[in-house]
Amino acid sequence: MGRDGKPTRDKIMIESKALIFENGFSGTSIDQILQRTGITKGAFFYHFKTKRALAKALIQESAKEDILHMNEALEKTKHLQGDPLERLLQFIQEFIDMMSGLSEPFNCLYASYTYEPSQFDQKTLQYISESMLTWRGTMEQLLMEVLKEYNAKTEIDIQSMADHTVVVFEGAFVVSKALKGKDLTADHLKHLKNYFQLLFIKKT
Amino acid sequence: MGRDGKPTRDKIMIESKALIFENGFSGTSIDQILQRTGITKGAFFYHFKTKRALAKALIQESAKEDILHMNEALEKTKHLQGDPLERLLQFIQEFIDMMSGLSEPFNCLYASYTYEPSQFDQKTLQYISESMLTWRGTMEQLLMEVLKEYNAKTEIDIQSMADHTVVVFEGAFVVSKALKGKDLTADHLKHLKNYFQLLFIKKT
DNA sequence: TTTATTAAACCAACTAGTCTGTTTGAATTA
DNA sequence: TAATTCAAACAGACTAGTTGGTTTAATAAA
Repeated sequence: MGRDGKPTRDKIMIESKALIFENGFSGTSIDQILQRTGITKGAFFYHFKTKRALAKALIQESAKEDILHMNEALEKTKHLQGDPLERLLQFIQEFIDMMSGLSEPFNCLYASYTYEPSQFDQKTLQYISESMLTWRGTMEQLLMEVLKEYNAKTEIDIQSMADHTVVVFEGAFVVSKALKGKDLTADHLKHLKNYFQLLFIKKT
Repeated sequence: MGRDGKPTRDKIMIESKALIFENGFSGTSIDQILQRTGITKGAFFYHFKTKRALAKALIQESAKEDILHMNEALEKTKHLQGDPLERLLQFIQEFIDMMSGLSEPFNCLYASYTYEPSQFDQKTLQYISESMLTWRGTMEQLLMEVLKEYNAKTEIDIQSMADHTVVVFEGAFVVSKALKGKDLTADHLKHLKNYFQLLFIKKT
């Protein structure tokens, strides 16, 4: 057995993710990655067959972590199943806690890739849409549970309401980055939570 | 009077905007623009000194139109000043009407540029942040008027609530594009409108 | 006759990716 | 224990093509 390549591979992924956040994927050259990591071209192409393969590995990892976080929050709120609205609100609260206090805008590759789609394989882009659809499914379920015991004060479309969570996440990422301040995601998730809180009223 | 260059310049701007939406800015080459417009390199560099100058012109135009639309909606709802909440809701409704029925995702350059910031001059990026801050200012004013006659059911931060509108816009653009369906912005603006509607209650 | 446009050659810097070889270190053998 | 083996991990020069941008001279419209 030769030496351990994992630290190198990890370094490539961490630094290239940061570079993509600054320059976009097309705007990030392999030479830049080499400079930032201090490794050589041989090492890079040993770990990733092509630049696109790196892109795929990065988004795969991101999506995996994203859904993992989602499921963790889902698990953490399982004890609140008795009151489905309380559970929904606490589910959002988990992410408010997670995102609050971030000094820098959250590095979201979803939006980054989405705005230069031709640079990636279809499968790479699918990780993004699948991830969003998983969020949609989870939120739909949580909302359906709520609607068993609560009425909505306004007529709502469940799917669009489910998607609204991802919309708030992604929008907050974009605005945080554009304004170059700290991450605002927690603040905007609070508005989403408020919305849910105000919208539903217990059935009599 | 020499010959009129406006049609050429317009064609460059229209086609390059479409290309940036597909490939990102870095991913869009000048040769691609030439191919798509059918003009030559000489003509391109006659109108734009550099590729970055094109980027600047594009975002300048987008921002100008954006703020113009905002002010038009503001003007259209002036007759509702008597009831500031009614006005705020109608202000949002104007954009719901504007965005509903779009078959393709709305081509928003703000997010596109934001995710490869190193490719642009600071002034170019400033058009984006200034535009967002103009939105913030307008929304803050509308909300302040509302708070004179209404109480908020939940304690809210006006600035973050003002920003929330831009967040919903940008988030809806990202999700629409990522899911490759039709534009979902109108749907999500409806949620924003619902939120405002539910949040405020007339002072006694 | 000023302004806009074509056409094509040209450049230096940069691009992703390849190639050939060298180093590493745990397991195998002596 | 010390020498040997071997595949995984890495080094770095090299290539073929692309990039944004320039130049120049002829030409087409207002």
